[in-house]
Amino acid sequence: MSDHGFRDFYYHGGAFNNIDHDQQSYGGETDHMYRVSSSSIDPSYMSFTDCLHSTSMDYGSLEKAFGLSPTSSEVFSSVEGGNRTMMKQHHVGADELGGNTGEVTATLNSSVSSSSTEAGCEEDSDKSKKDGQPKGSDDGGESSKKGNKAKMKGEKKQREPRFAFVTKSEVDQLEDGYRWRKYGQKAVKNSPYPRSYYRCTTQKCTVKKRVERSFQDPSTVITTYEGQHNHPLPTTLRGSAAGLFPPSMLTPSPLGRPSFPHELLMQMPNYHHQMNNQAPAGSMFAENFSPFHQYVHQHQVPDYGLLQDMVPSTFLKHEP
DNA sequence: CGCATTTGACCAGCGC
DNA sequence: GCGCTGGTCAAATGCG
Repeated sequence: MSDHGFRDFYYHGGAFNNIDHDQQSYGGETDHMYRVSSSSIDPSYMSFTDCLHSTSMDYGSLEKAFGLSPTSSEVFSSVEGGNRTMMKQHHVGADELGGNTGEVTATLNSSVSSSSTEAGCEEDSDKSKKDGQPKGSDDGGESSKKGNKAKMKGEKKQREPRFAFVTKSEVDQLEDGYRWRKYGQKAVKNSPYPRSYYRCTTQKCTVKKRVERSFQDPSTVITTYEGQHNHPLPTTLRGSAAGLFPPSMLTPSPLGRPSFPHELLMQMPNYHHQMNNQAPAGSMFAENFSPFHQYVHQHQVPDYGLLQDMVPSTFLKHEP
């Protein structure tokens, strides 16, 4: 949807022929949207980290790093680091999808301020508190059930950075190795498909994700992650990655370099920096999905939930 | 029985 | 101020 001010750039065979990027500001935030059209991509051409180092922000590298094959799957991704740009990015993703088979599009929305991203990283001041504290605990008097939300009033609402992926998938629930519990579902305006809300089931982990199907392209699923996992991937994945990935796939990258977001993350200076004061980065993605791209190719149902962990800080683009 | 999902209600923020 | 909408809660229900 060009009316968002986004343009396209094309990427062929490992070289960017044309990169176009535009941005918009939404209440202090700036959204970035990158679109990549590719006909042939060599996943081994460049690592994700390489891309990060070589360019300010190349989402095309995402696809490369992840080994995405535009011919087998389409992935749109977007990041946001502030407060409420999600809906827009959803629109972008959905719009961009229209008839673009064989393309890999990435959308990036980021906050103009990295500090906001990092600061807001772990604690979702608005919701995690709500979530973290047992609603009933403050018991309150009257509406002890739902009235406690109001108590967070005075505080400045600050959302955690979000990272959204738009994927071609038949299933709504994409597997990313973590366990999620659905805690809500809402009808999406202008869309016959509902949006589902999930929360990481790991205690103290405030990561949430939203999953909705694109109205314009029902075969497209938009997954938005919010927050950072402060724990390693569950070792016992029930009906999750463990069940979907052959044992051979759950092994360290044979190439010694990242081919999956988790690994990529570990090589990102910014990511390490960000993780330093919150979770053991080294263990965060200990469970390897390095051959993840294979899975992507085979199942066309990639879920890069963990990307949200790195992109917000790593891909942040600071406005001039 | 424990955990996950469903679903209606509630709340906050925003636009008019 | 009011209505709309997104997001969340939590009781009820389902499932293994």
